[in-house]
Amino acid sequence: MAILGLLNQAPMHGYELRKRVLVLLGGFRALSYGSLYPALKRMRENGWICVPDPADATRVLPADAPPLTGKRGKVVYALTAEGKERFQDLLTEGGPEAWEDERFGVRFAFFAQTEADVRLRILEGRRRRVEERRDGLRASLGRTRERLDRYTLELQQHGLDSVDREVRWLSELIDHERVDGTQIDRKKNNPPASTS
Amino acid sequence: MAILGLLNQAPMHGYELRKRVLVLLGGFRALSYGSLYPALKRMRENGWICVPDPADATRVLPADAPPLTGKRGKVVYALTAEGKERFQDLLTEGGPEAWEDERFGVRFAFFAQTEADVRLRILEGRRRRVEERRDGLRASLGRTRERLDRYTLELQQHGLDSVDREVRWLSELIDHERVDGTQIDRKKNNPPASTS
DNA sequence: CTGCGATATATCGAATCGATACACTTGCCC
DNA sequence: GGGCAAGTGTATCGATTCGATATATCGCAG
Repeated sequence: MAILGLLNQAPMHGYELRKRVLVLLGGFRALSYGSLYPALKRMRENGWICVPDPADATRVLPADAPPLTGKRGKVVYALTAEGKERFQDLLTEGGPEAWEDERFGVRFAFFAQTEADVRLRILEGRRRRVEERRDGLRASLGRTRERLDRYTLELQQHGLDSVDREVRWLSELIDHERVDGTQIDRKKNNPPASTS
Repeated sequence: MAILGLLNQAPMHGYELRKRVLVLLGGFRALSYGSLYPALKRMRENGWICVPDPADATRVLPADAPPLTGKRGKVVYALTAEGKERFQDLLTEGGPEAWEDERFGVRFAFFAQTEADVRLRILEGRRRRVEERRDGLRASLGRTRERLDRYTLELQQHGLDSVDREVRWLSELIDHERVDGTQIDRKKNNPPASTS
């Protein structure tokens, strides 16, 4: 999704893609080369991205031709129509996949292009998820507090504080979403969201 | 290291090992089965761990014998002398490997068994590392602040706050280490650690 | 004009993940 | 006393990812 989203903004090289993913996620995990290039290859085979011919921009290079080791070879990738479509689909998804740890960060980074109701759904799902973890952690810590040494305790307390902070952060975001959205659906039916 | 450290406390099954690693790290990443069992196999081949014969505890089962699919098969793993040695070596390590993201958590979880000077070295290394990230993030955020949409900004700010919090946490721990350690090496030579 | 650091593509082997298969145990309801 | 769901437990498969590395070009400082 990160690759699709970045290429949706502008075509670019693999190398720059890598750098941008890094800053996009705020300096946490960066796509290794061993993931990046195979991923680009796969996406090209899937028809989501293509490599425009630098000599003739109306044509694209065939997916099987260039191993291009030897001479000079910069490869600019661009989104195809299918790729844009795929990205739009991802932006519309509001299910559990969107709020799990691995995906939420990237998903959130493209929130500006996501519909307000989907944003709210994802934020609430994410908060529920993190609250679960917080409660589990709290319970486990309460149970074992006296058996743990100073450092294990400190580590778990720090972890608990972190998830707690994330819950508060998400709550602020949700509040913000709600007041921004209120103007539109004013006092319309607001069933307390059966939490299913 | 997590496996060695847990088996150092008591022999146990792979399944329980998995659960304990999960709580050890405070509910973040849990060893998948696809990592766990191959890892145990490797460690057994390396001679770090063994499987005591349940019938005769003085003997251990050979490393190649039991695929044991079919009947009943619980496999209890225990540390060998080499395994204990290996774990002690890891506890002594105070280099950069000990303070990188992936390892620091586990490393810290076993701090109670680590020497005071090694603890301090690791904490300071870790703090330096996290400060670098914080400064990089801050700089990048300052440079691009006005170009970012509300959500990307929010994400990066939250990330920055998180690393900032970690720096403060580490600083508190370091202060604590210093006052606890002072009694022992009183006013001995304290060269300012050439930062190399 | 040399050497160094950034840009850039690519691959290799090993480790990891996520899903799943299989089998036994325990508790609990009807 | 039967059934069956949830938990315990070992194990592997294919796909993905990582970390290290090879190779080559570009820009520019000394």
